[in-house]
Amino acid sequence: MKTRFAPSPTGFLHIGGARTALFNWLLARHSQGSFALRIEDTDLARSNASFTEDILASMGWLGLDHDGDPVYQTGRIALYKEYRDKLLADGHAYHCHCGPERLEEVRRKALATKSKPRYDGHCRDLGLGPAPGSVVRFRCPEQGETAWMDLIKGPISFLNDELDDLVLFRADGLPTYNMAVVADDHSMGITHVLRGDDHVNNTPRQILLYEALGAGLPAFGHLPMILGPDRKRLSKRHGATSVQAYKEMGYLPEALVNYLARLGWSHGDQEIFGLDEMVGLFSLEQVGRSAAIFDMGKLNWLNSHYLKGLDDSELGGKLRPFLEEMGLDAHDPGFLAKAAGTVKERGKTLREMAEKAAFYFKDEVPLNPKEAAKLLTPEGKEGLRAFLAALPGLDSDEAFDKYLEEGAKKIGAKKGAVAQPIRLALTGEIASPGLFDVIRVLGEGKVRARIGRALEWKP
RNA sequence: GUCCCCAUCGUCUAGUCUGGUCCAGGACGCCAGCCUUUCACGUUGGCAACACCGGUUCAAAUCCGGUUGGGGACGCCA
Repeated sequence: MKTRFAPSPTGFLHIGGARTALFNWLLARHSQGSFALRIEDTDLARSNASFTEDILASMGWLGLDHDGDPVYQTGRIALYKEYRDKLLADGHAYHCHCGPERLEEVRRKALATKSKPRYDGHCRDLGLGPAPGSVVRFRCPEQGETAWMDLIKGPISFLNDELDDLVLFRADGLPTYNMAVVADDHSMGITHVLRGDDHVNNTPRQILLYEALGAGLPAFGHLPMILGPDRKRLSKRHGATSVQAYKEMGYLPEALVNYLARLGWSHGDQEIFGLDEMVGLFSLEQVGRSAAIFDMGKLNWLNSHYLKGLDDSELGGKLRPFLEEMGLDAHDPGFLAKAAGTVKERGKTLREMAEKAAFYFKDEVPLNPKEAAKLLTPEGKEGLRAFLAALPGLDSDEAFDKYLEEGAKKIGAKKGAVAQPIRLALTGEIASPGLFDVIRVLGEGKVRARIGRALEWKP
């Protein structure tokens, strides 16, 4: 079994493309076959090498390795010409001299009569030769139907007269999508073509091309689309869609891959899958047929699940770039790990955790003025001084809790009344990781310094 | 408009092929309780779906037909 992922470098690798890549990869790895990467860069105007780099980097980040070097279509033009010439020689293709104006005219007329716009076959039997500005078209059968057993949707069929004489080679001498795909999939020995739903109506055209070429057919499967919350095809206006954007927001590749796999594929009630486990379990039979809406909430849940599985130093290392991006000094791995441990269960993404851990790394934490006004009253400051005095004895969670309890009893209030001024002084806010953890991570020196600054605070 | 595809809780889905074990299961989210020094985590419980109409059958979420709804494609883009 040989599969491939064939993105065009006209944009970043997006969520939909990543899922197509994942399923192709899974199918190949499950069957111990191979998985090829092909860059479809025949659209010279829109293709860009930086997008190719993004695609490669994103695939690597997700852990989807391909076999062999990536194949670039622009390096295979001679091959496509061979296929074209064979089609021409066998009478399955012809030269067409129709210009854009005439084509536009034909399209307008079709729309006017409420039928499907398609080429009218004007040059089909004119026996024209190549000429500047001319294209090569496929001679599509006018009768019969083209059908296949779709790997995921079951039987699909099209009447041939719905299809028109598609352009195989453009006026610029480069192949169009369908020509290049067929030539590549055939010459590369691809056995299973898994692609997005949006390609279903290319499939009958490609099958007809294979047949005209006298070539054997690969199996075709079409994955349902991924939609935005408005049920429209996922796009930029739904927010982040590129894989890199998710990386930058602080998602773990294992979370994204797990989420993408569950979007359309299932294995009973199981929700958590590692890449290796998926390889063993993957089956096209369990791939759904209907479109799915991308749900950030569930991705968040999976991300925090994987985040919780990281040990402190691992998490610290992943947090570091996010902290540094905020201009903080996070070079000390030991401190980083301790700080990371306290925010592990307090964020859905690395970015969110870094924000919650930022106070550890600041030389001076800005005190939330509104809360300071409420908490750093004369009584509050008295509590801080008492805390400072008791600090040397607070060497365990139990001791600290006992301190809070007794302090609360003394002033006839709840433990929070004692804890919150301390929290504000140490973290700048009234929500933070566990207070004793904060004290432990910060160490006595920093604790004293921060309490000292809070004591100097004035409204 | 034409063609193609799809249809189970708000969302992802199990169950559909091989009708009965499903007055439909799990997960996310949501709501309530518990835990608690804050925020979270955790935990317990709860709300919530077979699009509609007809047919086949002793029996239909499961099979068939239609309707409605949704998506996709109609490029010398891929």
